[in-house]
Amino acid sequence: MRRTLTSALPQAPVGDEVRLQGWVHRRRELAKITFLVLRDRTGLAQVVLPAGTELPPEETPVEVIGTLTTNGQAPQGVEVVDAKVTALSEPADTPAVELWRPTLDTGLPTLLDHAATTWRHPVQRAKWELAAASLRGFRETLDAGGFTEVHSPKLVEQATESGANVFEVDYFGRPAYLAQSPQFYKQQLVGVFERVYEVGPVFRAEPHDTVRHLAEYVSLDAELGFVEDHREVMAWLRDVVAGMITGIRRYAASAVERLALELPEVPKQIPTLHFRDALEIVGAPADEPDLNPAHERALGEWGRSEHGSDFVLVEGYPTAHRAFYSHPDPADPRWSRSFDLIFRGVELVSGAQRLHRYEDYVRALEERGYPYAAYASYVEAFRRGIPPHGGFAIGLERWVGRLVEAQNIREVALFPRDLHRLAP
RNA sequence: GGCCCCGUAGCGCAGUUGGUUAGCGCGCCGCCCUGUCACGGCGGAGGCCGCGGGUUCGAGUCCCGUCGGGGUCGCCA
Repeated sequence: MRRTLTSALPQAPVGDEVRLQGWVHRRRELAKITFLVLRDRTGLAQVVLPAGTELPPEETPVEVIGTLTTNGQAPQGVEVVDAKVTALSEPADTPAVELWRPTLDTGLPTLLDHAATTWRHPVQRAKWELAAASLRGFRETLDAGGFTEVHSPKLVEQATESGANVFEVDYFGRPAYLAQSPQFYKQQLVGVFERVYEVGPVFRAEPHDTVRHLAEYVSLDAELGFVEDHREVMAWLRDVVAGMITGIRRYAASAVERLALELPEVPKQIPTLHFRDALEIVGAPADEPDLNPAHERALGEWGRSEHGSDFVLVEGYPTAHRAFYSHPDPADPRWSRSFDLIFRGVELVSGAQRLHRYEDYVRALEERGYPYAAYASYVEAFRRGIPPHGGFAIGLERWVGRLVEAQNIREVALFPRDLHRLAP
């Protein structure tokens, strides 16, 4: 007999026998009647049983076979009666938190310590459903744009940008590092596929104990060749973010509803500021090398109030303070053809047009005092014909974190890794 | 890592200027309750007050140290 999902019950033929599978969400035992609320991946269903029916405890996986009926007193108008409940595992231990409550009133440490259970809460689970739907939207947008999905190594010989913030591992007796970015590989693969993207973990050993940093997070990377300038990359970024929202609307409508979310609109043209003007707007000194979190929050408010946008693009960061592969502005090389996307006051994306000429790389490494030998295999790829190109990287957990306006990024990471947490 | 705040039952919290048997709500267990839907009622179990030291006749409360957690700043996605 075929399984029926709880979400399909209201449309199923009344009077038919149905077979449900899920978890015991809640038991309610009254004098003359017992209710079982069953939870599966799509929702909840009410099962009606005679008083005194022994039911396994909450969170035990069960199978229910019974008859579908309509009843005005049932939560969705339908319920399952004359039911037989079979436990599919041994009785579950009492969870640390009360999962059947409409909202989970639990501190972050408890939430994280019991992640495998707390994610079962429908509202909690909705957050990752947003992430999954965003990933589909990301992939669909880039697939339609002729991009090829790639996967680059996570065990690497050389740290990408600097040696300080990488995790060192033992690689058959010699030192290796966990990749902090697929940057070098996606650029080299532009030479193969023209347009590539990657979804994968990146690792940062920086001791950044903040609400928006993780030691491991999911990076959504894209890189494309034959671009005129960084503006062309920014246009792609705009479409990708819009595609992620579309993905959420299309594939996670129920999660949006459970979270009572207001999804942001992505303007056709995201408000864009040059770095110099951004400094002026936030009242920072003109020689400030970068935007700090308070500046980003201020720019977020500026976007909202001046343009009604949750998104603000800042371009033209000082070349000296961006990664060495960033392309300088040919008109004034003090500024770079780089950009950040600020979403609701937090930096969500970094991107740029990259250098693509071998000689430019040699000079950039020299200027910064980086040893050529350490970057040789990457830099020499540029002697074999890499077109003008650029790309960007989106932090998945930051994206979801701002979407649901989480206080702490750890609330939206399935099993967050930070300075202190390596388990669960 | 610097600075600020917090560690009391499974979860969320209260605990007065230090005062003797450490409370509340929910959960859990038992009994009861004619359809619940965050069901309701009665009863019960459950705490070395994070850990170590100190001050004191007396410490959950004050002091020092330590471990854990939260926030913030630097930096990043």
